[in-house]
Amino acid sequence: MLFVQLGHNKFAVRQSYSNIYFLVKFASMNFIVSAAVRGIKHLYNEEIDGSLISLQDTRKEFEGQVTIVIFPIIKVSKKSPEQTANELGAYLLEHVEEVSGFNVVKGFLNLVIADTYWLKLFNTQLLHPSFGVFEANGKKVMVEYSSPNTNKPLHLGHVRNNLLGFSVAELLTATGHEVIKVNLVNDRGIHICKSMLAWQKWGNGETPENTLIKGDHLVGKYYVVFDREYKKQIEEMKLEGQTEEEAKKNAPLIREAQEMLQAWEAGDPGVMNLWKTMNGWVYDGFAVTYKNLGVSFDKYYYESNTYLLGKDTVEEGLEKGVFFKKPDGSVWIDLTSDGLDQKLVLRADGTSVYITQDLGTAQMKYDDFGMDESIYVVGNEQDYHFKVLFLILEKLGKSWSKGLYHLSYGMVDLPSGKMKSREGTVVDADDLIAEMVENAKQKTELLGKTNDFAEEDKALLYQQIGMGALKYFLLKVEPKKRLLFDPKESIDFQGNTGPFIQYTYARIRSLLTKSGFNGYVPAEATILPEERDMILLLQKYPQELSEAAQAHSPATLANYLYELAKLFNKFYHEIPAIIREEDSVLQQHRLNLCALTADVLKRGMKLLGIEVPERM
RNA sequence: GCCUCGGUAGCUCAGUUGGAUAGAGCAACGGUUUUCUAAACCGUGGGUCAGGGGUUCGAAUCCCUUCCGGGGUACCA
Repeated sequence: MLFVQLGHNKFAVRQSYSNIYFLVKFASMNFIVSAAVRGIKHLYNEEIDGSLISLQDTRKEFEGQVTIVIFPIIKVSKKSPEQTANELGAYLLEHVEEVSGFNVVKGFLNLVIADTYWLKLFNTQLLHPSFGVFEANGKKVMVEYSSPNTNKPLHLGHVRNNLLGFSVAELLTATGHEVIKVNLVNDRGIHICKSMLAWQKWGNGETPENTLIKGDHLVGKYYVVFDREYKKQIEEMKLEGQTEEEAKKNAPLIREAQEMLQAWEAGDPGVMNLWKTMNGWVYDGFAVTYKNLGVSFDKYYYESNTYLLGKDTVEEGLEKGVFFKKPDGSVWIDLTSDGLDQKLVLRADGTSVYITQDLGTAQMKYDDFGMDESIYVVGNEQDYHFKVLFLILEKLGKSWSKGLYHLSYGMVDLPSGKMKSREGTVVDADDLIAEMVENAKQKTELLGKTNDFAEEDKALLYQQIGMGALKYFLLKVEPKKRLLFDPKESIDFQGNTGPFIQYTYARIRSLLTKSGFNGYVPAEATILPEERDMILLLQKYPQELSEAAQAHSPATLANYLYELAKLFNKFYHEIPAIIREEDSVLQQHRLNLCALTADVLKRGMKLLGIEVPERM
């Protein structure tokens, strides 16, 4: 091949996790920065730092691809922005081979980079197998997500959690981290006992087998039964003259549930058996939902094994003087100097509270894996809890505490407000999945896209499209924002959606097949502006990936993929039919471009947990 | 009360390490198919970036303040 590796624009992204933003963002434009620095030296006899050269994409209404913002430089040039821009532009045009023109708009120097540069970049770097592939960076990261309670089925809020956690894990893996996905199952406690007790009393021996009800839903049904019967008792007791508070505390049902919890803690064989049986039903149910969601875990922790942890940590804290004991024997930490409150870490009777367990569990997880970073994917209602947890671990002198991160995400709300299990205003995960797949089916059949598909291929396609729509819908929104879901309006399949990107991919695959594309072969063609725009956007993939991973934000990547698909569709529409192209070099080049777009879309969507179909 | 996160077009959202005239999709209206998949493409209309003040050459972006909304401030998890 004729092409020579361009030595000056290796991807900084791949070489290090650089926090020098402009280097990462415009990695292939480093030569412009260094040339500009030389230009300033030549023109104004001043040595400046490269960080003063602020690059951005040229706005599409102007000619050029890269823009230097001149304002920061005028302090050095001591001339007007326009004059400085013109002088620097002239210098770059003369001294930098790739710069083929420039124009100045106010304080902005727009540089036209020669098409030959973009083509070389495309042929040598973007088509290279290492494009967008990060080398292992030796960092180990744990991502804890999902963490369900075993007393009811998953709802839409859990779906957001699962998709977020899985995607963040994928992003980190793709950017060179070793990732451990962990599910900490909340499998014990009073809420589980409520379901167990209700089933014992009113279950009539119902099982998933004899009712054909999915296990988690069956257990959830008895959780609701408990609540209903409990409320009845409260009402009766209030009629007998007790206050609401007294009734809630004294109702026979809640007492029984508490006794059952004590029996569980004492290891009562009957209770343990029931617990194991019903949890088993729930796990079978969850397995189905997880499979549909496409999420997986490397390690499960069970709270039934970890709920007693943390007492050692409390002892350690007392010895170190980080905690203190009140006269009643309860143990506290005073965080008022950090702007927080006093926080209880151990009850007077020596039993644990939530944070006690979490202290112990954090230590255990670190002892097990020795990870550099540990991400907790948990809703934003626990922001305060994690702030306190991390601060305590820091005060205890845990070296690993600085690697702890709470990936906080907003609730999924309905138009009517918050989802509430007890009021039946939850969007059930399994129902929603089924509905999405059904919608995909109807939409696809309406368009007549699958008339010649085999039955099993149809089912797979509807699953891919339905889940693609759902996953993209949830992941395209910045995690920390709360998200509105209106059950009356079905999730779209057009515009900024998963199916739009899937469609774009399938369309490219069809084109490649029909035109007999046989793999990347660098081709030296003359490129059109539409193609240059595509190269410009494709080139950003590694940096987008890196940013999304660092920000723990699949939304960043989702929006990039949408932009790419949109630009491709425009390109596809405007360019003459590639199949009929008679110039074989040009055809090869355009097929390269299409194939790389498909490749990036597929790889990117995979990191969102979304599959792309070959046909749709 | 205090802490915290939000507020961008009718709706759902991008854009926030300060850069040019704030962008998409949906919805509305109009157009594009003898050419590689019309789940597409092109166009029209739509904005006090919650309000006010400040910092600066430049603010949706940073600071202060007010308003609105979510969450937290449990010996629940």
